[in-house]
Amino acid sequence: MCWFRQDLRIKDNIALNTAASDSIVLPIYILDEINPERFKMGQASRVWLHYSLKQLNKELNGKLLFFKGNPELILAELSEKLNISEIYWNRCYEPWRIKRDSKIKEKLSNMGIKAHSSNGSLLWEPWEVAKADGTPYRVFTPFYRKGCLNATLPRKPIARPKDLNFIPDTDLTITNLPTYNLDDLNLLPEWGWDKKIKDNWDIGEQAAKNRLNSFLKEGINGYKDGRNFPSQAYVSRLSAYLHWGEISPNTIWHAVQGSIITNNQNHGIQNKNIDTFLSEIGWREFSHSLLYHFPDLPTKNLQSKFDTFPWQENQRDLEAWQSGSTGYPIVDAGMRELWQTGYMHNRVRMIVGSFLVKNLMIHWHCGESWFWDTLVDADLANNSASWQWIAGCGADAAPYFRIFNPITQGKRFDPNGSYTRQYVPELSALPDKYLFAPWEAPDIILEEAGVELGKHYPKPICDLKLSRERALKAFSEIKVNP
DNA sequence: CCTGGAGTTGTCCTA
DNA sequence: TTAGGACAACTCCAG
Repeated sequence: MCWFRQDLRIKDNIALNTAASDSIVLPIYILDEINPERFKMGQASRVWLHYSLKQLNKELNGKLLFFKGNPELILAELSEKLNISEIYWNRCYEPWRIKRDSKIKEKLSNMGIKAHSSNGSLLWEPWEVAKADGTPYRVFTPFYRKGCLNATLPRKPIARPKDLNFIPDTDLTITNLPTYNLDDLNLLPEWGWDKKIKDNWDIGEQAAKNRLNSFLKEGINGYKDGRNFPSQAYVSRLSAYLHWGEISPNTIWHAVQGSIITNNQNHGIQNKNIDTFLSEIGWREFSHSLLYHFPDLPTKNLQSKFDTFPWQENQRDLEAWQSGSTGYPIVDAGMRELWQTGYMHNRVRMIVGSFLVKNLMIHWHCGESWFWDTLVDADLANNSASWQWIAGCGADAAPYFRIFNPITQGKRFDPNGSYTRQYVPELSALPDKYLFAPWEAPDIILEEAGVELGKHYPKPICDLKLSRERALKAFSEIKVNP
């Protein structure tokens, strides 16, 4: 039996490969809505998962079996009734899954069934990367350079199984388990808002491969600088595929390494692009390592002095942020991109994150849970580590005095305003000069652009200078009184 | 064991 | 107009 989880692919899938080389395979997926507790899948994730499973099932000739419930019971029942002696899966690293899976392993072992788990989603196992004294790294650069790059090279991807033969005609009626088809899992929402996500993304293993190929052709050449400009296509957009395991980090790593140029006059620049991109994959590893070693990362400040930080509870401000109506165009553009596509460009994630946590002084938990629900790449490790980073309470975090100015950031990183105008079309006729601070535009300019502030587009929700000073003051106080 | 430099992503003020 | 320094505190690590 091969239990698919967050490895929804055929290629470079260690569990599937080992299972297939040993025997005929029964591929299954279990929707577990019992064990995650506080971190049940978000809505956008469910949509992505639905289509990803659909593609995977196609690749498996429609042989994928779907179940819903507690995996411990389902796996035990299946193995017993179908006479299965070996179960294969690739590891997941969220604390609740580690807990669940080791319990499952123990139970299966008591039943005389062998469970084989492999690493299918990280380049380095979190427990293998440690400082000389055995404790985990808390700073990215030494983690990545010394702990990862200097330790071992990432495993090379393996080909799809040569022979993939399935257990024929599985008769599930001899089990006590209700059977489902994909639609019965009810991953899609009641009304059709998921169409936006479907229209914006090709989902599945082949789509992941295509995305990587076009990134290698177009994005990586110019990644280092281009990655900062949300209107340009330099970022890889591989995050969701990686999260669901439609592509492995090993495949990406070696494909990117393989594109290193040695005999071109631009090779210096190009190799910087490659290093910068690979270090982003390194950040993914760092986040997973942090979550592994600090399982409270999603809920507790890594730096406990932040426990007394005076976060503001303000539902109105939070809703303005969520709905993209803060009155700061670059912030609103980002939040609307997220709502419309299930994705937000990395540069803009930092801007909206800083705005929520520092200008509005709203708890990073609120940002974290909104992203968790709306991002197609929602990932517990990346999401919590990154929110803690922007809030300043995390590992190797942004210094407290680093407060992004949404006007400056807009002008610098969306200089011709095309990103902002795409998602905030009511401001599209406003000249560049005022696009990021429409309230500064003279009345005549606003009128010509057809904008009445407070009617077509909100007035700014807070004062940048005052809110900045308020945040700096709050941060300086927790510094003195830890 | 101690010391000192360096560390993803910024902004603001002053000279 | 622009460059440089200030804005903490702490971890990591080379020497």
